[in-house]
Amino acid sequence: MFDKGQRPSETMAGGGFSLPKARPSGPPYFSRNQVAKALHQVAVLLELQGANVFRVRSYQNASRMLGSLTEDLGELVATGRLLEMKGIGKGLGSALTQVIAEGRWPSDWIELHASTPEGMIEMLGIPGLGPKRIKLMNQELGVDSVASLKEAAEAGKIAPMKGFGAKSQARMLDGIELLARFRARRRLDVGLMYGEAFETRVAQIDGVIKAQLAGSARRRKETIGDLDLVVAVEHEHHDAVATAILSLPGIADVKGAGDSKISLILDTSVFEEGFTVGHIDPNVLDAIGGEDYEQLESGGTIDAQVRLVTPQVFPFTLAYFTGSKEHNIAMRQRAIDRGLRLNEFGLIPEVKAGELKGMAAAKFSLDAIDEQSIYRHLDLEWVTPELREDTGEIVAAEQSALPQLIQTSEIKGAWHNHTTLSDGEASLEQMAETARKMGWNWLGIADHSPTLQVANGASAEDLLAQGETIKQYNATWADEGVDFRLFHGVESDILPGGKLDHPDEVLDTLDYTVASVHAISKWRARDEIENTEELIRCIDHPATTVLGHPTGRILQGRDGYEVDLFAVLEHMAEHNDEGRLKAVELNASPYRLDLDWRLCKHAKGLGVPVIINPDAHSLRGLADISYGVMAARKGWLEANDVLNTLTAEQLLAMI
DNA sequence: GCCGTTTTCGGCCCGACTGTTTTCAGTCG
Repeated sequence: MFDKGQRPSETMAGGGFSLPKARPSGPPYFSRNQVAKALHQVAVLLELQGANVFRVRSYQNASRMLGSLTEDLGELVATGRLLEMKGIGKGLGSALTQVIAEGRWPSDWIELHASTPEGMIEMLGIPGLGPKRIKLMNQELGVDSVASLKEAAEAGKIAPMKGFGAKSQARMLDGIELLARFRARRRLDVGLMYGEAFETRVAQIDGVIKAQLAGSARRRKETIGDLDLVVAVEHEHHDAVATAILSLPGIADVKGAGDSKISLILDTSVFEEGFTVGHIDPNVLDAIGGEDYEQLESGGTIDAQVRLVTPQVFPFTLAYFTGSKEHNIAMRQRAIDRGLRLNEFGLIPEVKAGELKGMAAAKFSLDAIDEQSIYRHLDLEWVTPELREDTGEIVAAEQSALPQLIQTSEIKGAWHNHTTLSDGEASLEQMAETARKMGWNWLGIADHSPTLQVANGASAEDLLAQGETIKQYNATWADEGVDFRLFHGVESDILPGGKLDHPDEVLDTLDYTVASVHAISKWRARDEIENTEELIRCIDHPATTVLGHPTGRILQGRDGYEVDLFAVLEHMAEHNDEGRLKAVELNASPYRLDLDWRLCKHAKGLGVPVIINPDAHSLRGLADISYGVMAARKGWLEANDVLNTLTAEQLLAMI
């Protein structure tokens, strides 16, 4: 359900577990990104040191708060407003002031980093293993990495330890295997495929009133730890339904089955129609394990928890197991403020519940026929699951100020797509036809530029010829009164100095240019400052219209390069203010989902338009737009914030 | 480490499951 073991590198751009160097330019000495990441790292390290859990939470809260902040850090410190913020007290206040205004990390943070082996952080990703036992094994056995844990477990050294046993030892080896294969998490597209297949099978069981996917899949997180399925069933059918679930196809193993919860491992036989991963862009495939990936995936598994509850309790259980943890904490606090107790069984007046716990107390619960009723009881509008991350949605729900999130049906087209001219599988004509069938009114073609030889980057001549073809189609459609047009662009590599990969006179013939980083290893070898400056130089190029997949991350594959996207977006905002269109891409490929949803809200706040692009390399790839819409919704984006909702005429007027 | 109209200490969201115990700690969600 919630998100355990997620390394900071998966949520933020940039690599290792270390404290970055201060910018030489003066305060603020670190970007918001860097400070938020450092706070998160300190929280993880404190956990491994066995620190008070509430102290750990303070750091985590501060990290999350700063990470979702839109104000300038330097100003926040200079005006003293940092110290007024909820969650920033004396300790963190002075530490952060020193960091931001003086460019010095607190010595205890440095010490924490120095004294904790990186392998111990990696070990947190092993399911069933937490900070306490990692610390203990480190002290008793000197285990300081996943590799040395594996060695110790295989040698049978874990089981004899106090509090451990043969089962723990075996589970650790299983966990290491899982971590090695999928870094213990699965991409959203894979998770949803499993989740929806399983949900369908469970819903068909006699006696099941309703079965609904909860957890991070329902919240549309970019990666999913495990699946949560909440099932409504009358009490008298409980046992029969539980038995029927356990005999469904697709269950590789049963990890546990209590009264209210069944823990399962699903494999690909849950899919009635079999399982394929479909087309994968070669450079993406390279990052996620190359040719072995498909085989790995077809032999893959995913953990699932099933909760069986009565229909009266169902909305509470659904809400509870949808999370996020942070959203639930805030909701519970809100309940407490109203003399209520909120849990997975109900919303219970404290005076009636008294000493009673769990289901015994739940019989006094306020009624809720659905999630909407629960939120209403707490004087809130219903919050759509994507927004439940405690990044301001509760305040917005209280003030009836929740965004009208963009929907897939509002999408009229997308700009970044490939054809056989570079490394696409489909022709221009096929792509256009499929886009029309999807109900789109326009489609942009942006094939690769010459420098990207592995993607068969097209020469200037070929690109210009493609432009002529596109003009002819547009003229024909206009004559025939067809409400569809093609836009002609290019996906240009960003070359050293922020230069683009075609001469200006070629770029001038195009409707737009998507500028993207592809020489990823070079960019990852540089630091945040250099990369940020390079991107800003590229954005200043008059031809650059869209910044493509801004961090270059491949989910479950590789981290992006380090970059201060806040600064980049702020720079883009200045251009837009002066009437030059500079849009940021939300790459909709489920392997990327880059721009990260956490930054969408920031782009929106700055007035930088977002364009959701499937980066389609095949006809099927166009459908990836739906994952982009999920991420956009998670990032608070409305139709107005996204270029895809414009008509072709409106878009033409902007470029 | 944060917070406060029960305030400067003693709380901090809370229940279930697992594996290890013989009353509970760790982990998860």
